[in-house]
Formats: sequence, structure tokens, C-alpha cells
Amino acid sequence: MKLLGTILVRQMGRLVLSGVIVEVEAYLGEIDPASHAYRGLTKRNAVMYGEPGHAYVYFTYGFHHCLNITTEKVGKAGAVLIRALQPREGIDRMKKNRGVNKLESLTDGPGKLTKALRIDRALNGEDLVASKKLYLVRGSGARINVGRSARIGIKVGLEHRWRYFIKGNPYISKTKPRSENP
DNA sequence: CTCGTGATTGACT
DNA sequence: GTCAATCACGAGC
Repeated sequence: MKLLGTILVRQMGRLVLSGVIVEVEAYLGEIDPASHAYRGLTKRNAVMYGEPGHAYVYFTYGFHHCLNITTEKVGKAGAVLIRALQPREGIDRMKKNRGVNKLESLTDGPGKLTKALRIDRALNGEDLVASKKLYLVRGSGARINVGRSARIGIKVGLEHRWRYFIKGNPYISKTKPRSENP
């Protein structure tokens, strides 16, 4: 996944928060039962059908926001869920936003990183190329060791191993995919 | 350390 | 009415 190693920047006035993307999951519409777009276009997932390179932000579990980046052409649903970041700039501010002091648990989960970076549905549909509030910066290009596994937190579509992460990075999420069935 | 569970809103059936 | 791409915390090992 090309997004691994890319830097995600959140800018609020003079304040800059950023981190390196270290863990992602791919979701495709139609063929993917775990995707929000599996049952077709709805109000919530409309952004997934729009242009690639935009932010798809949704609210879940009554507490958390999750950040996705759309990947497919207009009319085709597809997005990549950003699951974890390695904090880079504005770390003190992120700690404040999260109310924690440990660097490793600052952004090692999809709900955590949106809270740390103050991402909410106001940023849904944001153009990550043109935006000044939330955008991507090409990484260093350093060689990275990519691992792969089943996706986390879903009950269906486990046959697709579409979770990608930087192997050995301490900031990836610790939760494991549910492999068995209750 | 690992495991289980409660919290709480919005969108879909 | 039901359920969700999650997290924090407390109990038990």
C-alpha cells in the first residue's frame, strides 16, 4: 500500500499536527461485505463514490470518528481506513487532545488518531490534495517492511487480508483481528 | 499480563 | 428497533 510511510498533516491556523501513516486497511464496495458501500450508495458513504484522494470521515459506536481516504474513480466505491499514525509534529498538543501521556498510545487506533488530530465530520469530503486543513505529504521514500493480515473489528469479509502495516513499528494498533467465530 | 464489557450517537432496515 | 471499520477500564489470572 503506497500510503504507508506517507505523512498526514492536520493544520489549524498556526497549529500543525502530523504523523506518519503506519497502518491501513482497504475497503472496496460491492464485492466487500465489510464495506459501508456493500449495499450500495447511501447518504453516509456518498464520499466513497466520489473522487479519489478525498477524506471519508464517519462516526461510529457513539464515540469515535474514523478517517478514510478514497481511492477509486468517481462512481466506484473504495477507500482506505487509516488505522494508525506515528506522531511527528505537535505531539504535546496531541497528548492534550487525547488526555494521555504515552507516546505509543497516542495514535495507535482509528478512533484515537482522529481524536488526537481533531478530525470530525466537518472534514468529511475534504480534498486531501487541495486542502489546507488536512492533507498528505509524500514520505521520505525510505524502504519499509510491509506486513499484512486480516482486517480488524469486522465480522464479515475476513477472507480478504487487506490490512497493511509497517512491520515492527511500535505505533501500529495492538488489537487483533477476530479469527474465530463465537 | 489478558479478557470481558459498558458507553452512546447516528444511520440503516 | 438494531447494530456498528472502537476505546477505556476493571476483574481475574
